[in-house]
Amino acid sequence: MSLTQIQYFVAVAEEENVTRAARRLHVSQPPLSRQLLKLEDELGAALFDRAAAGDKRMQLSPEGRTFLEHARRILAEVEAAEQSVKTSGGLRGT
Amino acid sequence: MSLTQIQYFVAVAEEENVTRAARRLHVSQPPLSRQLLKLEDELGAALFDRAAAGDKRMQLSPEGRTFLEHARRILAEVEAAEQSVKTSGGLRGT
DNA sequence: ACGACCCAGATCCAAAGGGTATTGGACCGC
DNA sequence: GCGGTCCAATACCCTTTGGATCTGGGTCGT
Repeated sequence: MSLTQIQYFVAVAEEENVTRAARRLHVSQPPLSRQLLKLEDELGAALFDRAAAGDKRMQLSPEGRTFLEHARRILAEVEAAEQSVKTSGGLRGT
Repeated sequence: MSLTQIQYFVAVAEEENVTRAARRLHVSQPPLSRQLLKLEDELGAALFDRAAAGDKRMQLSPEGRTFLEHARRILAEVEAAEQSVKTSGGLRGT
């Protein structure tokens, strides 16, 4: 699992559409699709409900919904970590 | 910034020694050293106090100490995310 | 002075990650 | 039923990243 995968996942979860999420992330659709599958594989669970025939939306599965909450927390924490260092360290140098 | 870098950083911070941390992580010392430098570069701050001439320990800088707390939270959250999915999804398969 | 220890740099190679092109399935208008 | 459209997944290639080995510079203990 990587931070990139987590970001990708969140974007797709929010857009409910891989292609749109890809645009938002400035990557192309296939890599995004692949990372999603890889993440699901690593976790051993389907994060999306693709089988929803007739509906094109990438809807979150129950596991997906659970994971989404954690994913957001992780990304928030990462950002906090960056900020904390940049704030404390950024004051001194030129 | 990647989860790997964060793990590496935590290990080195705990061991106060790159070589030992490398052994613990089952990687060799140079890659570990590089990732550390890269992380510091990305964050724009020194996480360790290498300048402490005469002292071989990789001691955390003030920024390093701050970052360490966040780093641990991130890793914990990642593990929680994995567990949550595996627990809920792991019941069905084989 | 020599050996032990430690971090960082250089170099090489394998693996990962992204891009384009394409396929396959589902829906829609005709 | 047949093309057109939309979407995700696959195939294939290529660049980039990340790890391993080897080397160098520096400090300490003997």
